Amino acid sequence: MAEETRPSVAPGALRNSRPARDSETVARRKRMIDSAVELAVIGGYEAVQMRDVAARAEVAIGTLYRHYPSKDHLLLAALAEQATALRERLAQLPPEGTGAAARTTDVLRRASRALTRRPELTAALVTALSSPESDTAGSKQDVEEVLRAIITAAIDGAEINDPDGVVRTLGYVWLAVLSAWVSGTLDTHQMTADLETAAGLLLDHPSADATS
Amino acid sequence: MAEETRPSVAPGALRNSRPARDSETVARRKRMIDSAVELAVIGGYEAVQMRDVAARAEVAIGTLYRHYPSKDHLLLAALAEQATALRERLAQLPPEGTGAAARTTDVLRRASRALTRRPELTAALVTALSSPESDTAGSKQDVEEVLRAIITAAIDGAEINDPDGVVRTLGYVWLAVLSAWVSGTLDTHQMTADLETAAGLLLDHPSADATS
DNA sequence: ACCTGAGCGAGAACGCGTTCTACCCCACTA
DNA sequence: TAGTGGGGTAGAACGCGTTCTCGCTCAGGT
Repeated sequence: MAEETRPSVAPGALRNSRPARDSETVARRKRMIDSAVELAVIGGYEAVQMRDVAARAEVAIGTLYRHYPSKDHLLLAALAEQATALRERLAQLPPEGTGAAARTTDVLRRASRALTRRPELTAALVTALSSPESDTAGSKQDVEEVLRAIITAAIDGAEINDPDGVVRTLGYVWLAVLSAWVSGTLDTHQMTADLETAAGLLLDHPSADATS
Repeated sequence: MAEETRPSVAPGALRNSRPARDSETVARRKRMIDSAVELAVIGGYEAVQMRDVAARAEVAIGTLYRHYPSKDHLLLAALAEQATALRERLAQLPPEGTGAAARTTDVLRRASRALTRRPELTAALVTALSSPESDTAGSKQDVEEVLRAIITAAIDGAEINDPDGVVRTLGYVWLAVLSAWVSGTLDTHQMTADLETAAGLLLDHPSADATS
């Protein structure tokens, strides 16, 4: 009876069964993230509207919410993806420079350049990161860990006291500076300058004064 | 302060008007801020609903928006008030401790205690602080300056290179740590611990290694 | 005395995140 | 074979920040 009126959807591919179903979901999730990113690249956080994401990903809005229970979860998932990609990209090129401070500064500079290359996207993702919903705490920690991993990789090998404290502190500064940049209190140059100041203060001391 | 006591609207126009009009607006603004704070103390950011604030302050919602063009502006105004009060309160008691690191740690500890005493309120205000609307940049910088002033007062007199960089960096860490606390990634103890770690790293180095 | 316009009150309207309703499809199982 | 349940779709509905409409009241300029 209700058999009629199903003109579109699933035409040829008579793929049978489970794997088809599964890979279909995987593809759907990818489409949702990709759609969110595409919208964010253009218009930032506010341009990522859940109805639009759903439409662009060709899913129902209920489906979108089934996979990502809020806009922030969705963007945080996108952010995790981007952050991981960034880390891998940075790990590609050599750390460039001798000494923990120099290497860290270099890495942070490269990272900042990458982030500011698509300002609206970064703004959207950082906005999601600073949203206060406590049920996103896990995703946030994941992202923070990636940032710390990036810093750790730069520092690695240097001999300093409490490297963990330094990394954690730099991670905080990075986050704060990013969010200040997003909210317009800092411009790109100030952002990297403050970040490098912090890196210098935290990494230059142990040996001697760097009077340059 | 000021002889208010004008609970109803006083339609008789007994008052010779101009100052009455002015002090009436001042009182109204105070009521709006106070109402926002009262609601925030109980239920945090989401309990501060603009309709409720307006009702509690006994103003129309249009009036509320005339004075504070968004919820975040309103809460930022409240935050500026609270932060200033906190700074004055801290300035009251002596810095307590010898050495920049010790004094700073002490001040930050006291500040954190004050902030965590009314967790919902602080969470609401910090949430407003991390909201990304660029037209609140000014208010945010004001607040950040107060935080830096608190740190500066603690450090003051110590002999370190680039005290401004240290203060700025510590300010960033403070913000990041607060916002992590609000979002539930850090508990109160971790928050103060990380803050003190940063203070130690930034202030203990120049003389010697502090192996305790 | 008459405009005028800023400030306010009351409340409807709008936009977008989120939730809910109703129904369908398909792989699996008793 | 009939039933069951998880995952989908389409779209209405709800909540709250924000904006808009409309009418009122005064203080100040003419």
